[in-house]
Amino acid sequence: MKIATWNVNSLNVRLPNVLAWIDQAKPDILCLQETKLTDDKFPTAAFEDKGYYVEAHGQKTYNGVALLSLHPMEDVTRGLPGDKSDEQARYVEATIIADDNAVRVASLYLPNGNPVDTDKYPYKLGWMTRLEKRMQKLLALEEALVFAGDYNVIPANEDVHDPEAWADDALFKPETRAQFRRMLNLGFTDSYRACHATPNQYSFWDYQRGAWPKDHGIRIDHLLLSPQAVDLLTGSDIDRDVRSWEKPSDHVPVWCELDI
DNA sequence: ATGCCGGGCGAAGCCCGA
Repeated sequence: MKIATWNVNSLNVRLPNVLAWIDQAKPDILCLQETKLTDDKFPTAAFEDKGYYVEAHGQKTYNGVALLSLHPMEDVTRGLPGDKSDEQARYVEATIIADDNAVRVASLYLPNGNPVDTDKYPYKLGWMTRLEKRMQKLLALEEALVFAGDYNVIPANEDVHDPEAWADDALFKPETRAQFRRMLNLGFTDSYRACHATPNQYSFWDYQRGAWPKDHGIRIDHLLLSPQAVDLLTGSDIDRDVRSWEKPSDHVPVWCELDI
């Protein structure tokens, strides 16, 4: 079972690329972020035509996440639990039923948090604390779990082309990385790092300043696996070539393969 | 190291992302 995550930066604009990538990569499950669409505008039929079930959780203009799955989905949770006043559409979670196996998958779009001297940064840290609580709660079920998405977290120096330039950024500040490590320390594994020790492998390149041709990127899109999911992990990779396509997103798909 | 890009909204120029 191939599970992928991709921040598409507007599904309206990116739909042709997403459909082309699906044809090529054939993911069983695709977690999308930054769809920027309300659920009534979601291009459900385009994915159903390819055999996917769709669970979207969107809003107008900003954010928006979705789960596409070739297998049926159950028990859908929309919105990250823990703050009923939070109206930002950044989280959707469902159980995917594949034959005799089940895996619970979340598609998440963690807040950026910049500028750090505004309320955006405490919102990010608060959101991370809520995510950690959610992970802890699901971990107790001892099931295969995959939390996939745009974490807006650079885990380590080897995941950014110029660590010093990013030192005070919300994506790389020590507090941000410490909070990310707390999630890993619950018992979760970064699928890409479990499969590759190679430094300087990125999932995002800014549209500006020639970041892509210079390979000035950051690795911020991750799949975090519970121990039961890691036991099934057979591979993980970043489809970096997609960044060179016509009208690309600034993020590329990241995926892992589970022996299910 | 920000807003040089790219997208949304809406029909110009501002807001936002990372």
